[in-house]
Amino acid sequence: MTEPKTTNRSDALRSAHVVAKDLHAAGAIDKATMRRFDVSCLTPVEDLRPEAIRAIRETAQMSQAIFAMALNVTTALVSKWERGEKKPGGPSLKLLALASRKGIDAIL
Amino acid sequence: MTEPKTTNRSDALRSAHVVAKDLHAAGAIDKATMRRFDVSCLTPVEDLRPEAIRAIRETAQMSQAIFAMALNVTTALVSKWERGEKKPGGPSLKLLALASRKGIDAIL
DNA sequence: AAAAAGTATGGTACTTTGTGCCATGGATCA
DNA sequence: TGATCCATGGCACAAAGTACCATACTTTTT
Repeated sequence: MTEPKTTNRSDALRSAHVVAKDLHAAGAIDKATMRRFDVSCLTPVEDLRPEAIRAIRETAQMSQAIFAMALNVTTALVSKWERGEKKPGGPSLKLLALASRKGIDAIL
Repeated sequence: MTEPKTTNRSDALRSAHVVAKDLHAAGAIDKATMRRFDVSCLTPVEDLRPEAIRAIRETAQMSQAIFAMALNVTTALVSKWERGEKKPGGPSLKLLALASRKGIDAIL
Protein backbone atom coordinates (compact mmCIF):
# COMPACT_ATOMS: atom_id res chain seq x y z
CA MET A 1 0.00 0.00 0.00
CA THR A 2 2.27 2.72 -1.23
CA GLU A 3 -0.47 5.21 -1.81
CA PRO A 4 -1.95 6.59 1.41
CA LYS A 5 -5.65 6.22 1.96
CA THR A 6 -7.48 9.50 2.17
CA THR A 7 -10.19 8.45 4.53
CA ASN A 8 -9.82 11.19 7.08
CA ARG A 9 -9.09 13.91 4.60
CA SER A 10 -11.97 13.11 2.30
CA ASP A 11 -14.32 12.84 5.23
CA ALA A 12 -13.66 16.44 6.04
CA LEU A 13 -13.48 17.38 2.40
CA ARG A 14 -16.87 15.98 1.67
CA SER A 15 -18.50 17.58 4.67
CA ALA A 16 -16.95 20.93 3.91
CA HIS A 17 -17.70 20.89 0.23
CA VAL A 18 -21.43 20.52 0.53
CA VAL A 19 -21.82 23.84 2.29
CA ALA A 20 -20.57 25.88 -0.63
CA LYS A 21 -24.15 26.48 -1.67
CA ASP A 22 -25.05 27.66 1.83
CA LEU A 23 -22.42 30.35 1.64
CA HIS A 24 -23.74 31.38 -1.72
CA ALA A 25 -27.29 31.55 -0.43
CA ALA A 26 -26.30 33.60 2.58
CA GLY A 27 -24.84 36.23 0.31
CA ALA A 28 -21.87 37.19 2.46
CA ILE A 29 -19.72 35.01 4.65
CA ASP A 30 -20.00 36.37 8.15
CA LYS A 31 -17.81 35.26 11.07
CA ALA A 32 -20.35 32.82 12.41
CA THR A 33 -20.71 31.08 9.10
CA MET A 34 -16.98 31.09 8.66
CA ARG A 35 -16.77 27.93 10.73
CA ARG A 36 -17.86 26.26 7.53
CA PHE A 37 -16.22 27.31 4.35
CA ASP A 38 -15.60 25.86 0.97
CA VAL A 39 -12.48 23.85 0.44
CA SER A 40 -11.94 25.74 -2.78
CA CYS A 41 -10.58 28.52 -0.60
CA LEU A 42 -7.58 26.39 0.21
CA THR A 43 -4.36 26.56 -1.73
CA PRO A 44 -4.23 23.28 -3.65
CA VAL A 45 -1.47 21.00 -2.47
CA GLU A 46 -0.01 18.63 -5.01
CA ASP A 47 3.02 16.42 -4.97
CA LEU A 48 6.18 18.15 -6.07
CA ARG A 49 9.00 16.68 -8.06
CA PRO A 50 12.54 17.39 -6.88
CA GLU A 51 13.12 19.82 -9.74
CA ALA A 52 9.92 21.64 -8.87
CA ILE A 53 11.12 22.15 -5.33
CA ARG A 54 14.43 23.46 -6.53
CA ALA A 55 12.60 25.75 -8.94
CA ILE A 56 10.60 27.27 -6.11
CA ARG A 57 13.77 27.91 -4.16
CA GLU A 58 15.65 29.38 -7.10
CA THR A 59 12.73 31.59 -8.02
CA ALA A 60 12.97 32.94 -4.50
CA GLN A 61 16.71 33.37 -5.08
CA MET A 62 17.60 31.65 -1.88
CA SER A 63 20.35 29.27 -0.86
CA GLN A 64 19.30 25.93 0.58
CA ALA A 65 20.27 27.20 4.02
CA ILE A 66 18.08 30.29 3.88
CA PHE A 67 15.24 28.45 2.21
CA ALA A 68 15.39 25.83 4.93
CA MET A 69 15.15 28.51 7.59
CA ALA A 70 12.07 29.95 5.95
CA LEU A 71 10.42 26.52 6.10
CA ASN A 72 11.83 25.81 9.54
CA VAL A 73 13.58 22.64 8.44
CA THR A 74 17.25 21.71 8.15
CA THR A 75 19.41 22.41 5.13
CA ALA A 76 20.18 18.72 4.83
CA LEU A 77 16.50 18.05 4.32
CA VAL A 78 16.13 20.60 1.56
CA SER A 79 19.07 19.01 -0.17
CA LYS A 80 17.43 15.61 0.11
CA TRP A 81 14.16 16.93 -1.25
CA GLU A 82 15.89 18.36 -4.29
CA ARG A 83 17.76 15.12 -4.92
CA GLY A 84 14.68 12.97 -4.43
CA GLU A 85 16.15 11.19 -1.45
CA LYS A 86 13.24 12.26 0.70
CA LYS A 87 9.78 13.49 -0.18
CA PRO A 88 8.19 16.39 1.69
CA GLY A 89 5.25 15.34 3.83
CA GLY A 90 1.91 16.94 4.67
CA PRO A 91 2.84 20.21 6.39
CA SER A 92 5.98 20.67 4.30
CA LEU A 93 4.00 20.25 1.11
CA LYS A 94 1.57 22.88 2.27
CA LEU A 95 4.40 25.32 2.89
CA LEU A 96 5.90 24.61 -0.52
CA ALA A 97 2.50 24.98 -2.15
CA LEU A 98 2.05 28.39 -0.54
CA ALA A 99 5.47 29.50 -1.69
CA SER A 100 4.79 28.20 -5.16
CA ARG A 101 1.31 29.66 -5.66
CA LYS A 102 1.43 32.84 -3.61
CA GLY A 103 5.13 33.61 -3.69
CA ILE A 104 7.85 33.18 -1.14
CA ASP A 105 6.74 36.27 0.77
CA ALA A 106 3.62 34.39 1.81
CA ILE A 107 5.64 32.22 4.14
CA LEU A 108 8.24 34.63 5.46
CA MET B 1 19.57 14.75 24.79
CA THR B 2 16.01 15.93 24.75
CA GLU B 3 16.79 19.35 23.42
CA PRO B 4 17.82 19.32 19.76
CA LYS B 5 21.15 20.85 18.85
CA THR B 6 20.89 23.79 16.54
CA THR B 7 24.10 23.31 14.66
CA ASN B 8 22.74 23.44 11.15
CA ARG B 9 20.21 26.13 11.82
CA SER B 10 22.63 28.44 13.55
CA ASP B 11 25.19 27.91 10.83
CA ALA B 12 22.79 29.42 8.37
CA LEU B 13 21.55 31.93 10.88
CA ARG B 14 24.99 33.25 11.53
CA SER B 15 25.89 33.51 7.89
CA ALA B 16 22.64 35.23 7.09
CA HIS B 17 22.75 37.61 9.96
CA VAL B 18 26.07 39.19 9.16
CA VAL B 19 24.81 40.56 5.88
CA ALA B 20 22.20 42.76 7.48
CA LYS B 21 24.63 45.65 7.30
CA ASP B 22 25.20 44.99 3.59
CA LEU B 23 21.52 45.45 2.93
CA HIS B 24 21.55 48.65 4.92
CA ALA B 25 24.55 49.94 3.00
CA ALA B 26 22.97 49.11 -0.33
CA GLY B 27 19.98 51.26 0.53
CA ALA B 28 17.30 49.14 -1.12
CA ILE B 29 17.07 45.39 -1.42
CA ASP B 30 17.06 44.60 -5.13
CA LYS B 31 16.39 41.16 -6.57
CA ALA B 32 20.05 40.26 -6.92
CA THR B 33 20.78 41.08 -3.32
CA MET B 34 17.71 39.14 -2.25
CA ARG B 35 19.76 35.95 -2.18
CA ARG B 36 21.02 37.27 1.12
CA PHE B 37 18.54 38.74 3.51
CA ASP B 38 18.22 39.28 7.18
CA VAL B 39 16.67 36.62 9.31
CA SER B 40 14.58 39.25 11.01
CA CYS B 41 12.32 39.11 7.97
CA LEU B 42 11.18 35.66 9.01
CA THR B 43 8.11 35.03 11.11
CA PRO B 44 9.45 33.91 14.49
CA VAL B 45 8.70 30.29 15.23
CA GLU B 46 8.36 29.32 18.86
CA ASP B 47 7.11 26.20 20.56
CA LEU B 48 3.39 26.13 21.13
CA ARG B 49 1.55 24.67 24.08
CA PRO B 50 -1.50 22.52 23.36
CA GLU B 51 -3.86 25.29 24.52
CA ALA B 52 -2.11 27.75 22.24
CA ILE B 53 -2.71 25.51 19.27
CA ARG B 54 -6.35 25.15 20.14
CA ALA B 55 -6.57 28.91 20.55
CA ILE B 56 -5.26 29.47 17.05
CA ARG B 57 -7.84 27.08 15.67
CA GLU B 58 -10.72 28.54 17.65
CA THR B 59 -9.75 32.07 16.69
CA ALA B 60 -10.03 30.91 13.12
CA GLN B 61 -13.40 29.40 14.02
CA MET B 62 -12.59 26.10 12.45
CA SER B 63 -13.32 22.52 13.38
CA GLN B 64 -10.35 20.21 13.82
CA ALA B 65 -11.21 18.62 10.47
CA ILE B 66 -11.16 21.87 8.54
CA PHE B 67 -8.13 23.19 10.38
CA ALA B 68 -6.31 19.97 9.59
CA MET B 69 -7.09 20.38 5.92
CA ALA B 70 -5.70 23.89 5.95
CA LEU B 71 -2.44 22.55 7.35
CA ASN B 72 -2.55 19.45 5.16
CA VAL B 73 -2.42 17.07 8.09
CA THR B 74 -4.92 14.58 9.48
CA THR B 75 -7.64 15.44 11.96
CA ALA B 76 -6.28 12.84 14.35
CA LEU B 77 -3.01 14.73 14.48
CA VAL B 78 -4.65 18.05 15.30
CA SER B 79 -6.49 16.32 18.13
CA LYS B 80 -3.23 14.92 19.42
CA TRP B 81 -1.54 18.29 19.23
CA GLU B 82 -4.30 19.86 21.30
CA ARG B 83 -4.12 17.10 23.88
CA GLY B 84 -0.35 17.21 24.07
CA GLU B 85 0.01 13.66 22.83
CA LYS B 86 2.16 14.82 19.96
CA LYS B 87 4.12 18.01 19.42
CA PRO B 88 4.15 19.75 16.03
CA GLY B 89 7.52 19.57 14.30
CA GLY B 90 9.51 21.98 12.15
CA PRO B 91 7.24 22.63 9.15
CA SER B 92 4.06 22.30 11.20
CA LEU B 93 5.31 24.85 13.69
CA LYS B 94 6.04 27.25 10.87
CA LEU B 95 2.51 26.89 9.58
CA LEU B 96 1.07 27.44 13.04
CA ALA B 97 3.31 30.45 13.56
CA LEU B 98 2.09 31.98 10.32
CA ALA B 99 -1.52 31.39 11.29
CA SER B 100 -0.89 32.83 14.73
CA ARG B 101 1.04 35.94 13.71
CA LYS B 102 -0.45 36.79 10.34
CA GLY B 103 -3.88 35.27 10.66
CA ILE B 104 -5.38 32.11 9.30
CA ASP B 105 -5.82 33.66 5.87
CA ALA B 106 -2.07 33.63 5.45
CA ILE B 107 -2.07 29.88 5.07
CA LEU B 108 -5.27 29.26 3.14
C1' DA C 1 -38.64 11.53 17.65
C1' DA C 2 -35.69 9.23 15.21
C1' DA C 3 -32.18 9.32 11.87
C1' DA C 4 -28.19 11.29 10.14
C1' DA C 5 -24.20 13.91 10.21
C1' DG C 6 -20.58 16.73 12.55
C1' DT C 7 -17.41 16.95 16.32
C1' DA C 8 -13.87 15.35 19.28
C1' DT C 9 -11.43 11.75 21.87
C1' DG C 10 -8.89 7.40 22.47
C1' DG C 11 -5.84 3.80 21.22
C1' DT C 12 -2.93 0.77 18.45
C1' DA C 13 0.32 -0.21 14.90
C1' DC C 14 3.11 1.36 11.50
C1' DT C 15 5.73 4.22 7.98
C1' DT C 16 9.16 7.45 7.00
C1' DT C 17 9.90 12.26 7.51
C1' DG C 18 12.91 15.06 9.58
C1' DT C 19 17.00 15.63 12.70
C1' DG C 20 21.87 15.46 14.22
C1' DC C 21 26.35 14.89 13.04
C1' DC C 22 30.28 14.88 10.37
C1' DA C 23 33.01 14.62 6.26
C1' DT C 24 33.74 16.05 1.60
C1' DG C 25 34.52 19.20 -2.53
C1' DG C 26 33.76 23.22 -5.41
C1' DA C 27 33.32 28.24 -5.74
C1' DT C 28 34.16 32.78 -4.30
C1' DC C 29 36.56 36.45 -2.03
C1' DA C 30 39.88 38.87 1.19
C1' DT D 1 46.22 30.77 1.19
C1' DG D 2 43.09 31.02 4.32
C1' DA D 3 38.19 31.63 5.13
C1' DT D 4 33.41 31.31 4.08
C1' DC D 5 29.48 30.09 1.53
C1' DC D 6 27.43 26.44 -1.06
C1' DA D 7 25.72 21.78 -1.89
C1' DT D 8 26.16 16.76 -1.51
C1' DG D 9 26.42 12.39 0.98
C1' DG D 10 25.73 8.98 4.40
C1' DC D 11 24.39 6.87 8.65
C1' DA D 12 21.75 6.31 12.90
C1' DC D 13 17.80 7.43 15.23
C1' DA D 14 13.86 9.76 17.55
C1' DA D 15 9.47 10.96 16.91
C1' DA D 16 6.14 13.14 13.81
C1' DG D 17 2.67 11.97 11.08
C1' DT D 18 -0.46 8.39 9.02
C1' DA D 19 -4.05 4.87 8.81
C1' DC D 20 -7.83 2.69 10.94
C1' DC D 21 -11.15 1.64 14.17
C1' DA D 22 -14.37 2.34 17.99
C1' DT D 23 -16.78 5.34 21.00
C1' DA D 24 -19.72 9.24 22.59
C1' DC D 25 -21.65 13.84 22.66
C1' DT D 26 -23.91 17.43 20.14
C1' DT D 27 -26.17 19.48 16.29
C1' DT D 28 -28.88 19.34 12.31
C1' DT D 29 -32.22 17.20 9.39
C1' DT D 30 -36.35 14.74 8.04
